[in-house]
Amino acid sequence: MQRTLIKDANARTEPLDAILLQGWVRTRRDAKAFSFIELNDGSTLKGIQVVADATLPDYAHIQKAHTGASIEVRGKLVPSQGQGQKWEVVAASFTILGEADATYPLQKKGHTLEFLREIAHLRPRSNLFGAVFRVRSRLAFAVHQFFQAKHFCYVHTPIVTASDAEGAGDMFRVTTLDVGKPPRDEHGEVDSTKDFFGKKTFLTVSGQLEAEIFATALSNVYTFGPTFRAENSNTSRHAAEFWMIEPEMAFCDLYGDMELAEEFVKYLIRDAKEHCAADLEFFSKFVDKELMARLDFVLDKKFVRCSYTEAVEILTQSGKAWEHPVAWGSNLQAEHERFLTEEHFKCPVTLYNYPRAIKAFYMRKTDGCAPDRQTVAAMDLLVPGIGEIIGGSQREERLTELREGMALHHLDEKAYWWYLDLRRYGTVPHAGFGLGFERMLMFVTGVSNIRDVIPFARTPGTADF
RNA sequence: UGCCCGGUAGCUCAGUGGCAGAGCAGGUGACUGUUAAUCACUUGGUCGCUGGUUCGAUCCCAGCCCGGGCAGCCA
Repeated sequence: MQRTLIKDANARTEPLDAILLQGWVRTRRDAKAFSFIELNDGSTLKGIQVVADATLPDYAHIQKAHTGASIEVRGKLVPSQGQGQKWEVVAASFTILGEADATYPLQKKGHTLEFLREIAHLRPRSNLFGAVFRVRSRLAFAVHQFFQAKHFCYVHTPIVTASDAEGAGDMFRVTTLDVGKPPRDEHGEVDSTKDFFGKKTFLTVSGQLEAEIFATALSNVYTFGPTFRAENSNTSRHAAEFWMIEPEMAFCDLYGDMELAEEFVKYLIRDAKEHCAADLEFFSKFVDKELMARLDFVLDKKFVRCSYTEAVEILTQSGKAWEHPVAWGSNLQAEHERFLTEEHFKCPVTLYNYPRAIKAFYMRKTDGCAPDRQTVAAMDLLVPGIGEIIGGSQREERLTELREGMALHHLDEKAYWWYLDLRRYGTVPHAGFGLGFERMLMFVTGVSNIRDVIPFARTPGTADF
């Protein structure tokens, strides 16, 4: 007999004389003459109730069907006599496939997220993490749907890279050299020409520069893959390994970039609401009561666009006592961004045109900006509660200005010869952004720690499982 | 990396300078339909580690380890 997923069993409109279910016991409630078993197979949040009568041949074994055990049940799907569920399964036979004794750490009681993090091999069996990872899977699919429908080409950019100054942060070194006894050159320095790739290599911090190569050939492209930052960040919004989505569009300026970013965020929220309704309901009940209101709010509102210079004026005139001073030319701090999105505009905000000196070398110098207030076509999309969820820019497509930017950031042109070639041969205006997939998940689920929306979190000092 | 908070039973937590506590989980029994079932009884401890103060430290002090929050870096 073919197995029925509990998701499908729950959704039936007609009873079934014969059904086979397989899953894990969430809880068992015994009475004198029968037991109730709540069975879950991860296909959906809500489990199914199995009724096991004491007259079953193996009924004595049911005492071993503790929380966590894997079992197989054959029986009938019938309307439930009890409250709280439409269907239940009256068992004709059951088999315990794998027992779980009293040491099984997950209880039917609530656990703290901190405890569950320590048992990352078992936490997907909890309601919360089952829901989180179903939403994660759905949204990953939605990312592809969004771009494929727009005829963007999916590009697999390399994980191992030799450019050591992409400018997005500290990098993890990749080497096969014996770190205890590395080969050394005549100056006593580690000789990287003896390394696997014949040069220093690292894990990627961004696929953007390679995505630009493909955008200047296939027009509209996107990447979606793991990204690594070796920063010693200990916050609820940072991980050393995370997934990022980076679209890159040829013949596109900053405004087209902001347009796409805003549409993309709304699309993902709408998709989760449509396809993960039960899981989102769970989050809004147990994780964040304001969740639904906030998601609807973002869907309904048109995102505010505000230039960096305007933002500085708003912050200066707010009369607030800032912990970090506000001054044109310095970075906006978390408290400033929070004020703008949560208090001043009360709305998602796209900030754009940042001072050139505090942004990356590849961002396009704004036409006609004052010499003492040079800006670049950068943008950050801020949402209430999380802060920055997207960072992007129009890229500098003019060779002279790009070289100027590299000089400003003290970069060696030789290392970027191919990047400069893109400006030498058929250059076009182009733009793109990066969306932190986990940050998007945090926003959609209301889960407030990035470690809880990624299956196995890598953070400073932690790389278990 | 800096500042702040925490570490007591499998889990969530209370507590005290003088024999270590509760709820849940586990075990035993009861219960004719439960929904984190209920009721009774019950097993269970390196009080994070090391050192110091003290007649005596889980408690006070120092260092270390681990976890969390906030900030910076960013997505």
